[in-house]
Amino acid sequence: MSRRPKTFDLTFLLEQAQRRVSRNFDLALRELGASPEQWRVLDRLSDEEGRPIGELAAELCMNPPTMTKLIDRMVAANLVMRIADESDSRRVLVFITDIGIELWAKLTRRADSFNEQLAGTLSAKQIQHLGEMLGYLADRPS
Amino acid sequence: MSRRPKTFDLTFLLEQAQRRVSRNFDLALRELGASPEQWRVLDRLSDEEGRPIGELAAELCMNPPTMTKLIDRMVAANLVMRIADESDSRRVLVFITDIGIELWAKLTRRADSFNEQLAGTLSAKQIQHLGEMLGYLADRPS
DNA sequence: CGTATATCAGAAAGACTGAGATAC
DNA sequence: CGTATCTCAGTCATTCTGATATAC
Repeated sequence: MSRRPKTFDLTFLLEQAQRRVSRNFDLALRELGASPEQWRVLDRLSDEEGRPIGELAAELCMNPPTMTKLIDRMVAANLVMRIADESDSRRVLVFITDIGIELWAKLTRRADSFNEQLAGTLSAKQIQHLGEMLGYLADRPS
Repeated sequence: MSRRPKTFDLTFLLEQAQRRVSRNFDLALRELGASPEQWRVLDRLSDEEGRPIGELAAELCMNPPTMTKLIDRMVAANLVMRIADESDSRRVLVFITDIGIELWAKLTRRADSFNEQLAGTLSAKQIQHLGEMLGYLADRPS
């Protein structure tokens, strides 16, 4: 009847919060035609400099093959393009296109307003602490 | 060259923390033969009472068809079983099996130790605040 | 030669939609 | 009849592993 007295289940809280938040975030961005992952990539490329696949993968915590597939779809949608790195031909640099820039601007406005709404009634100090602790969890080697 | 001055990107922090934590959590549980989702289901059924699919789906924030498939695999692995609800034949109650109980016990020990290690050097008060804020974010309607 | 980078091939779990079956 | 519960069918994006091609 009663649940076991359990260790504080931080993993579950994190999963649930992310699941519920991202469900709505997905919807907000999907209306504009992109997934959260695509927006993350566009955001990193928005300074119009090229970046290698591996770097993008590491930043977004994906394996290279996963990033390759994501970039495949974004190339097909004309959001980014691949250009071989002249200084190291093993590398392929990914650049944002004009269409990608346009979409990125729209997505960013939507994402910003989502974040503002999400932070909602949390105080600035709470948000700062939350950010610090999430960053701490993300950086744990474990 | 410089990144845009952006709204505090809580969504991104949440995604990244969850991504990096869950990657390791996956590995920890996968060694024992279950996914995090399977453990969540087993944990909810561990009092050996039956629960309808819809309730499990709502608690874990999944659509019913997704939960049906998850339960399918768990039935195939003899971890749970389906029994029609006598009082409402639309419902199918899911019960944990003896094998499920055994696996749940192992998974729980592993998950608990993972959570303890994850909490790491955070103070009890920090963990409490983190839990409260994550719960708050999860409960936002938005 | 060994390492690094990206891609390919394939398998699996997950997520979503829309439609259907059954029971209230 | 309308609603609720679950399942089915099908599609798609994501993830992982292991192998391959190419370049350093």
